[in-house]
Amino acid sequence: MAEPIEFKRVGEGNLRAQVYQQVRLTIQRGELAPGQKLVDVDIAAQLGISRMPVRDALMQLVHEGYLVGTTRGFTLPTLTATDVADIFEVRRLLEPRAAAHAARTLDAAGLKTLAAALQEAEAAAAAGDAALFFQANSAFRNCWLGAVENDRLSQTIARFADHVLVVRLKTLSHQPTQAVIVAGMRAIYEAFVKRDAVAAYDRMTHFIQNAEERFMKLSPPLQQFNDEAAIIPRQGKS
Amino acid sequence: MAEPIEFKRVGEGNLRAQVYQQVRLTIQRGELAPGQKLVDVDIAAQLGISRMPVRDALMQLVHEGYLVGTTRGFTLPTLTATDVADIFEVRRLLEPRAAAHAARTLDAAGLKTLAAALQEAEAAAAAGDAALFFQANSAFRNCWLGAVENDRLSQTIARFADHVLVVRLKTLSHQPTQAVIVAGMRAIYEAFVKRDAVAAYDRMTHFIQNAEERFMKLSPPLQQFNDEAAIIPRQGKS
DNA sequence: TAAGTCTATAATGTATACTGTTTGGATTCA
DNA sequence: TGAATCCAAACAGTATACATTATAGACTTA
Repeated sequence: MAEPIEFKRVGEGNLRAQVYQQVRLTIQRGELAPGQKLVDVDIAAQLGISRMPVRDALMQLVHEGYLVGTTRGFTLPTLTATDVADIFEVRRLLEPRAAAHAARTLDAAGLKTLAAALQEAEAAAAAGDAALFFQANSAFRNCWLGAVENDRLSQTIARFADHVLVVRLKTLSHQPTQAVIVAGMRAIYEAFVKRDAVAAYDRMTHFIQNAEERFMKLSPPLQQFNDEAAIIPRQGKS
Repeated sequence: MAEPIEFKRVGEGNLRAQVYQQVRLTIQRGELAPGQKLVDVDIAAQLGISRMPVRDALMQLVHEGYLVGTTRGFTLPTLTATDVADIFEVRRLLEPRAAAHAARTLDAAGLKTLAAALQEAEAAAAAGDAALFFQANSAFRNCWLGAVENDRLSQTIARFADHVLVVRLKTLSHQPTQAVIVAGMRAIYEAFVKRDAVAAYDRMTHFIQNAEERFMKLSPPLQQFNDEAAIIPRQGKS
């Protein structure tokens, strides 16, 4: 439970935005241990700035569901099986439609990026490199989401996908699951290439269902989590 | 452009939460003029507290899309026709499903509240009282949304519904539109009473489509808005 | 030895002060 | 009289200091 995490400043925007970006990337990359505490004053000291911008950034992440604020530091939320099911339900409703949009709007450059991400995912699955697989997966999703012209739709999806991603770190390390996911990605990619919105919709539906089933099948380890770190989240229903 | 808005403290939680609630309610009730500036130090002075909790609350509202932060105070966002279309698309995807959930989970007390809100809406429509109609409309939605057990789903819906509500203030004052909306509410209510999830799904789909069509039909006034107050929103894509 | 209480500490919540930037108005010059 | 530049005020961003609260650990008592 030491603090191996190193934050560094990225020169863009005001301090709050910089810290926000850094911490969010850290979370998305799965570099945060489940029980790890994020304390504003510590991060501030590390970055050589004051508490306030850090605090603002952390609170923004709380509002967006990436963190929970306890009275004793900010930590990753501990999602219950119900939480994950809820998130998957929303994703089931939104992502197929978004994929259909992307099938129409993706350009050649986007398809190329997707192909690269897909290859990377396949290579990672073959090599058993969970971290790389994880990263390729995110890159793939971010790419097609970027082509969706309805920003509110794509941002909502990105947020919820990120939330489960934190918990799915373990699931995504599972070799058979990786194979299923890669197959799903390829199917979706091919629908994109053909600019077939209907196929994209259907395959994305399938993909999400598969992902959820796979997750639920491997869920018992999740329960341990909840027992071991039963933090009462303070985030108001806001 | 005077400041007729009076904020008062509500005794619950920390200061930030109190301010947040107050300001959000003010927005939801449509008590905020489109060009109105919300300045943290002013509100703080009015409440007899310091800037920081107010600032936190306002920034949270910015993150949630209720406000935009300019370099010169916080104001209501000016939604374009595209923005509204985007929001309606997300609502079309989410609300029917949520209504189906509510049809199963609404209890007697909830149905009673819905009936009251419906009656109020009908009375307001008959009397031509736009403010009351507005309020009854919100009460109706908040009630059935409260019965949805998937909190992320219901909160996402509430947020997006609130966003368009700000712009729809004018639309909702339109008598024929009020009649259409009341009819839709009654149809949905009856599906709830019968605990018919399928009917609730279908009627909600219809309801949203109607609302969107009505809005778009009366949209020209919206364009004026954009011309007159073309504030470049500073909110990062966060 | 175990349980309960109390205290010390760590971390958030709040307040105030200062800085930097932007905008709007006023003044001056052409 | 109009346009351009400069100055002042307003407001967000940041920093630092103080208050509050909850938890963990220790100590006391049964």
